[in-house]
Amino acid sequence: MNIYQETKNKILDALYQNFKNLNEGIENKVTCEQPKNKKFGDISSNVILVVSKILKLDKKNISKILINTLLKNKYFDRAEFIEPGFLNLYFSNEFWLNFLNKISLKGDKFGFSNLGNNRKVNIEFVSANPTGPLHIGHLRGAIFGDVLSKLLSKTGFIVTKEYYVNDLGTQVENLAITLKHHLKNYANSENLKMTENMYKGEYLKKIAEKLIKSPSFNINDFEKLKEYAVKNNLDLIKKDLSDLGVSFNNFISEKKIHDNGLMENVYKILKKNDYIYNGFLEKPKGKKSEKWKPVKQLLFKSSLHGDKSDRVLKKENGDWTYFASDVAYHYDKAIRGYDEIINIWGADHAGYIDRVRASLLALGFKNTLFTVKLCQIVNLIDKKKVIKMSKRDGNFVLVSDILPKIGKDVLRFFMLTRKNDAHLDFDLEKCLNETNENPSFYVQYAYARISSIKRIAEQKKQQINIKQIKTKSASLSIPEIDLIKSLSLWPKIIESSVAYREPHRIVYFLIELAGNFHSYWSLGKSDNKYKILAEQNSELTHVRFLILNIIQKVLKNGLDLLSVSVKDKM
RNA sequence: GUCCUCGUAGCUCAGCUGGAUAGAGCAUCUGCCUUCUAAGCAGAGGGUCGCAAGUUCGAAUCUUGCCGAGGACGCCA
Repeated sequence: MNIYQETKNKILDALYQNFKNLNEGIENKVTCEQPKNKKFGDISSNVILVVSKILKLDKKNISKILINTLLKNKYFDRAEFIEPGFLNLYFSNEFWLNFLNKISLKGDKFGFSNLGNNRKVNIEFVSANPTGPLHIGHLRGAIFGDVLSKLLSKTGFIVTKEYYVNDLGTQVENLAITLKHHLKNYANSENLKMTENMYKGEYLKKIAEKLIKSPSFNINDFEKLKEYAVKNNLDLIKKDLSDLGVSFNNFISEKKIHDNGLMENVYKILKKNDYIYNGFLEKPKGKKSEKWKPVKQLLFKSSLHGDKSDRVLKKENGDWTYFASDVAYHYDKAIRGYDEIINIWGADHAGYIDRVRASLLALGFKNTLFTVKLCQIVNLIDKKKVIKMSKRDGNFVLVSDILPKIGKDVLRFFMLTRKNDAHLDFDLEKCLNETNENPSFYVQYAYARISSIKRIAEQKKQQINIKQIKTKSASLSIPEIDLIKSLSLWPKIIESSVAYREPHRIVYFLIELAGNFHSYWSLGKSDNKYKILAEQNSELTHVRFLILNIIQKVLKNGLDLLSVSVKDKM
């Protein structure tokens, strides 16, 4: 269905028919694109430039031979050679009508091909610490990961969505300490002050309140308190996720990974593969590190696989480091047999990529693709000022604060209007007050307008025949061809979104497609010739409905990928 | 100090991994609702793509060096 790829294949065929000694790399060098400027045809290729360079032949000769072969295909109306070596191709109306029939037959599958070939992908995202509800710092990764997962699973990948729960270590200790503090206050009707290491935030008071009512509760069972705190915070997070429309297949517990002895397994393998030694690290640069003193410690040779330095596996007190834990977790993922492991991290974890990749290589998973997508920070802007969030004061804007005000659709759409690794300014005012500025409405409006014209046609009892059309008799004018051309990009957009793991491309395409439709719609306002319901000409109406129907489907399928709803009336 | 990301219109950002005259929204200005939804459309102005070299038929895109913004460089998670 990708006419750009198909045309490229035709060009390559024509080359192989006519020329010899073309080297292997040619398939990667020849491009086939829809040119920005219409005067360069429907499809433009750099083929002549590429071939003339390889064969050292005259460009005009090559183009003559090539054009001669290509024009034997009835779908090409004409082909032109233009300096410095482009081949511009023009399709016939018959081609476009035929293409229209084909994509119409594809229905909802149009654009979605089996790119993944059943490759198994594990995609881990959010993984916010279970110390409180989600705040807007988690928002972007959550939505990005969810949409990327959906995109991959719709294109032939077998996707597992995973959340890693850090339910081990000092933060969980502190969580339980905080809980105990609240419990004591309740029991003694006191109001003791919190200490520095405790978690601020009212939600922990509520959790304590709930716990005190439960019959089996024992304030001195610290392990139980930890468990209880983690579980309840995780419930808060799960509620936020479900309100956002984000779901997971697995919640993997760090504690369980340790309890199951995976850490020891990993240690043995690394030791056996000679990646472990006791040694000293250099003093870290840049930061004030007065506390630093050289200590002999258990190190992993991550520098053998591209990391800048070796990394510590065990703390001075004998506990495994967070990194060691992560190695075990990635080992756990890898032995589950994924072809690819995707992690979605905040940009502040960029320095982490090399060491985790190194650990997978050291553990022997050379064929497991390891991909990290970084999400840059979201700046929350209110009244033209960036709102600073501070962990110490427990001063966070929560997902549950803004979601009811803005709505899931607008929020999800907006979070994907930026490339994942670019900063994103999230302006509350704009999302709240000037909702019509929001592009999600623009796309939904296009959908609603098409629904509207369908309703009217029904009322008028005009046949909305969206079946096949005869390619010989039907006519097309330029605005209609332009719409079909827009649609022809859809498979390409999905392919590149998948290839680069960049769902924002879908969003930009939808906005563009909606825009092209809106233009077309408005054409009929000023010129009766372009009224969609052409009363005198049922065949023309037929073609138009065929096009609009596909546009509507693509808009719906695109918004579906984002889990944004469509409306028949707005 | 080292490393990573970014720098495109007044503002917020795309730019199909090297293609032809660099695009969109917002803001400013001008038109368009007795006619299929004006949450819309058409048009105007607005640019040394941070700066400078290099690579080549061709650079916003690749390389190097500066300048500027953010982040990372712990036995924290």
